[in-house]
Amino acid sequence: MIRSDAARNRAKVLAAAETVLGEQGLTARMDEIARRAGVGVGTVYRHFATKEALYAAIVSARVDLLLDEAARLRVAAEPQTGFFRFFAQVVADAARKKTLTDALHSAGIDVKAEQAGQRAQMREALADLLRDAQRVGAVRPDVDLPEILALLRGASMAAETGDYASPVIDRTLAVLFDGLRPHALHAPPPSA
Amino acid sequence: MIRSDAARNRAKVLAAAETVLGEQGLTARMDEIARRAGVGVGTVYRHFATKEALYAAIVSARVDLLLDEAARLRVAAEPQTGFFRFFAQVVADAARKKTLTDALHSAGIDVKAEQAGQRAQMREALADLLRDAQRVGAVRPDVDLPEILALLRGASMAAETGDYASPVIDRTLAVLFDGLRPHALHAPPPSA
Amino acid sequence: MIRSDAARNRAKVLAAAETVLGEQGLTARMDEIARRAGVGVGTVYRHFATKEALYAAIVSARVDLLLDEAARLRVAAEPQTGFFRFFAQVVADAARKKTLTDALHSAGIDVKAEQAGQRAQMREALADLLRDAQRVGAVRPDVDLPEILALLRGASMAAETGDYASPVIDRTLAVLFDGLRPHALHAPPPSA
Amino acid sequence: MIRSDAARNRAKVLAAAETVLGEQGLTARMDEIARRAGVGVGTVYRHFATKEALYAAIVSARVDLLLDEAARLRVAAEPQTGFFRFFAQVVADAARKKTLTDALHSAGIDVKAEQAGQRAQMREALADLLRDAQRVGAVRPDVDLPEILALLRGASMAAETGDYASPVIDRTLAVLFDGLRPHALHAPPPSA
DNA sequence: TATGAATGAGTCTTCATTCAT
DNA sequence: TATGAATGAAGACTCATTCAT
Repeated sequence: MIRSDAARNRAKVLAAAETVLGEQGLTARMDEIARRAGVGVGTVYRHFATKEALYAAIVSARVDLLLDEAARLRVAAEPQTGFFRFFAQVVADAARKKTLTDALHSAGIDVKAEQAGQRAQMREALADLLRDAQRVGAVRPDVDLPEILALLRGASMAAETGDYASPVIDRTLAVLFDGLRPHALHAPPPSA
Repeated sequence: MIRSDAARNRAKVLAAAETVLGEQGLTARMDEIARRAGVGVGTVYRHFATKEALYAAIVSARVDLLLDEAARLRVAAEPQTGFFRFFAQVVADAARKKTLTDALHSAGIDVKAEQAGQRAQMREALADLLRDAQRVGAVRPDVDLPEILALLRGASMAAETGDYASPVIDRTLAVLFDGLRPHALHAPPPSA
Repeated sequence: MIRSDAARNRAKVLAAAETVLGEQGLTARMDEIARRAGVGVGTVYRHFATKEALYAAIVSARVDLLLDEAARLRVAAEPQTGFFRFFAQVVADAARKKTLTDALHSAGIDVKAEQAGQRAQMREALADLLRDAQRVGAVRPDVDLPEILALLRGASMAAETGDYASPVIDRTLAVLFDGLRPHALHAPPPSA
Repeated sequence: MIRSDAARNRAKVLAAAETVLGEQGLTARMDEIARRAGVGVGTVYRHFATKEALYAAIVSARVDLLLDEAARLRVAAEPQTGFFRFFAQVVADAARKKTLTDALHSAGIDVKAEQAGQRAQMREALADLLRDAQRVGAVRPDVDLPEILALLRGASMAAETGDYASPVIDRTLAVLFDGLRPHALHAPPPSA
């Protein structure tokens, strides 16, 4: 077996792991992942030194995809919509993949160097899209990155762990986005 | 400490479990919980037949507290504020206790009868507060319970698993609440 | 509570233990025995220092009863029938009580002093009955105590652990007893 | 020792378990069995999912051997002796292996499908040998399978749990066999 | 390089026994 | 003296990881 076979195996394992983790959560066994990938456990370990590394790789791959998407949107989309489309994208991805992004965190798995880098990149990408949107008045000027991150994490986690129908997610995001838009009167409701 | 202190022991175990689970997540060991409670493992098992049952009891107790709070607010608070105050309360509780409410779900722990009942009660309490708030125009009329639940879950999970400073949580909720309030310029404006 | 109450409790525990052991075997729990006796575990331990001691007491009581019966038969019954009636009695008792006499042995429970004494008494009683029967020609003269003990143990254990209908036990004993009776031709069967 | 030696490991475990169970009874620990087999506990569990399954496998293997022997005797031995030789064989095996056949039963371990099948085969094999022996007049015609089974079980259990010298077992079986042979003076003589 | 059998530390859970009330 | 809550050692079983083939 030559290099390309090895790469193919790596991909199979990654895909199987993503599926199995989505189904069974963090407790999924390495044997099961190997079985689904159609390889032996040994092969899983050849590509990912530990279970934790396998998880990290999955998350990392996903984040890379999202970062690409963010870069693409910044160029291709209007500043008014880029931010919102990216936000929705992340949530949709969470709902689809159910990769337990934060379960990793809650399970006490340490964020390693690479992840820290990605985390920073993600913040930056989001900050860029947010700044663009605020510049053109699509997002109220008084919100800052921390709130955005909290909202994005919350929405993603809910989508990931819940079992919401697509329209519910849409309506939920609609509310969220409305909260982010600028309008005349905030704190005190109209008729109060 | 015997006989009449059995109840005290149960409480000690419950408290220790809440703490330990908050710190170490679902993987916390029963021995550790026992040690922190200052009792033997056997005592933990005398009160909670199973690790799962212990988790369930923690969640159950917390939900009961929240349900009480909901009932109290419905009577004591203005319809304009009751809903929002309850929402904030739940999130604050999640941030403080970190009891992994949803981690239970993601770990595949089945929701038992009692929990199903509580779940229904929680929906009802929230529906009541929401209806009150919508009646007096404090919440836009076009949002429904499913979205509310999704937003509440998302916000709670973020607060639970994240490490946000109090002001960040406040600002995040402010955005969320703004999204829930009625104002002139919503996606499809009323008169359009 | 005065002495007689204590005695009553001891009897209740003994009876309950006999029942529970018959139903659940050696693995029966002390709590269950206490529950059936209508007392607390502590009371069981007041009368029997260990689980083993409780077992020993049950066996001991039974053996005492059998020894009484042996003595009675030696006086009241004909020498021809005394031995056989006693043998049948022991087996019937085993079938009825299912007290796991030998399971104790197989579980590695040591035979203590008292038991050793009873064992000796049982051997002696059986030897007496056997001698009487052999003297009057009811039992073939070439069998000795060891074989008798082996046969008795085997028959008792089968009765104890099996689920034989009464007629099966009768027919089984009939065969056994025929083997013990003297007749003209032994080893080589008639038509051989 | 891998891959092709997996079968060898299974055999080692089986052998060790037979020994250890013979020595320590049902309470023997899985760790001890593993240690004696020279493998890790995990290996024991790889081959036998459960302690119970391990017991079942031991018993099953032994019964298979006995069934082979029964088949062999039916062909190779005279009808007069086949039945008796098989009976003696079973008892000797019990005395040698001390595998606690019936202790399993008394421990409340359920007889599974496979075992039920073997049980039926054993009955059949015994019935065949008995019928042969009765046809040629080597066994009295008025005994039936249930009695035979009870006698065989009793003798095996006594041999298994007791500590009888070989001559005692021989003399015990001699008595038993005499009881099974036809002779003039049985309880109700034919012509009475 | 791939395989999967082997390993054994780690964990939940049970239950005989103790002891404060 | 009776009670039953508390104890914690013991044991069955799991599963991430290793390594001989």
